[in-house]
Amino acid sequence: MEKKSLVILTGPTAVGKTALSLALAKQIGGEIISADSMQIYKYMDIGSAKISREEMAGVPHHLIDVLDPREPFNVVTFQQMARTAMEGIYSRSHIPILVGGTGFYIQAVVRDIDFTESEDDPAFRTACDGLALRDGPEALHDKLRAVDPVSAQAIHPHNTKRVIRALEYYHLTGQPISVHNQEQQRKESPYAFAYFVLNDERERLYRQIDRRVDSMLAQGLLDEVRRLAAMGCERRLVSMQGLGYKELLDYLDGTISYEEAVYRIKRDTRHFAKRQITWFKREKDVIWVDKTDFEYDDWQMLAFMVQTLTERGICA
RNA sequence: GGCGCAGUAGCCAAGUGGUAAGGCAAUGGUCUGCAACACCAGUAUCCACCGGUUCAAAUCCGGUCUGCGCCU
Repeated sequence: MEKKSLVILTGPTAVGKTALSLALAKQIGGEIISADSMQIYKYMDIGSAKISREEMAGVPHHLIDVLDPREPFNVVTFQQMARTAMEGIYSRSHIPILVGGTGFYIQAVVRDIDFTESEDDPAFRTACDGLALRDGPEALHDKLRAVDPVSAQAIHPHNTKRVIRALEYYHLTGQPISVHNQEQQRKESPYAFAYFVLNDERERLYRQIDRRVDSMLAQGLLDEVRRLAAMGCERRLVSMQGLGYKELLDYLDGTISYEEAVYRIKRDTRHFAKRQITWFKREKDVIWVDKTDFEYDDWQMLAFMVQTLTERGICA
């Protein structure tokens, strides 16, 4: 069976993905699937830099504004929702364009990673957490070493979150997660894809981030957070771990000053952008689209992308 | 002009004779069910400058420059 087409447009936060994705979608008859862990949530518009209905300009968008902020969200649900959306798009003979900055989510669909064993066990996790708290993260790591030395080797003892997942996987399946991961790594992508990573000069990107945070604040991000808090959104929620939300929640709690909150949002967003770039550097088969190489002209970038897609037979 | 205090990495900062703590930033990296999460690794042959004392000085002495405060 012939591989289905898939276009990916990603890059660090604030680099300008949204604008370019619209032009690309119009050009190739595509529909956009958001690969963004925050834009999936309703009522989180300003802080997630969500595209508005008007801005969509008739281009179909999926996985935006579909969950309540109090609902959990993770790669697995993202993957399922993305698959469903893609089926619909293919049935309309359109091309899906994955747009967003969450590299892990993109990887999950491009490489079609199998997450199965979906029954999670909250009690087990709580027990692990308790152990880490009481006896230290090393103690938990020791438990992992006993059942899955390969994973123990790969995961730093302090990274309790990952240690717990590895432990949980073993607890649920009786198999080390390292074995499962290795199997997944061997898999070939079921798609004929083009993975574009939009990037810019570091300094320029950072300046853009600072500017965008200021503009979010000016647009009323604080009120948005107040409304969410009034709805009962607490820090522990996945949604409230988003940049801009957690800091402002701390400010509203009186934990930190407004000035400090703003400083942290900017700083942590820059850190985030850096991590995103590190992630994409590691991904295979990535096509870098450096804004400096295209004189910051969206049309030139667009032309380059369309040409690449036709060369690869991904679009006509 | 006089007196006093200060001058350590991009920033904050410890060290007051024995061969440069720490934090932040910057940089690089990890990531296969919370990923805008969680986590890791480096980063001053040198302590404003010049000279002196000493086996040994960022640390003591003298001078110069700069900043701050007080006095005239």
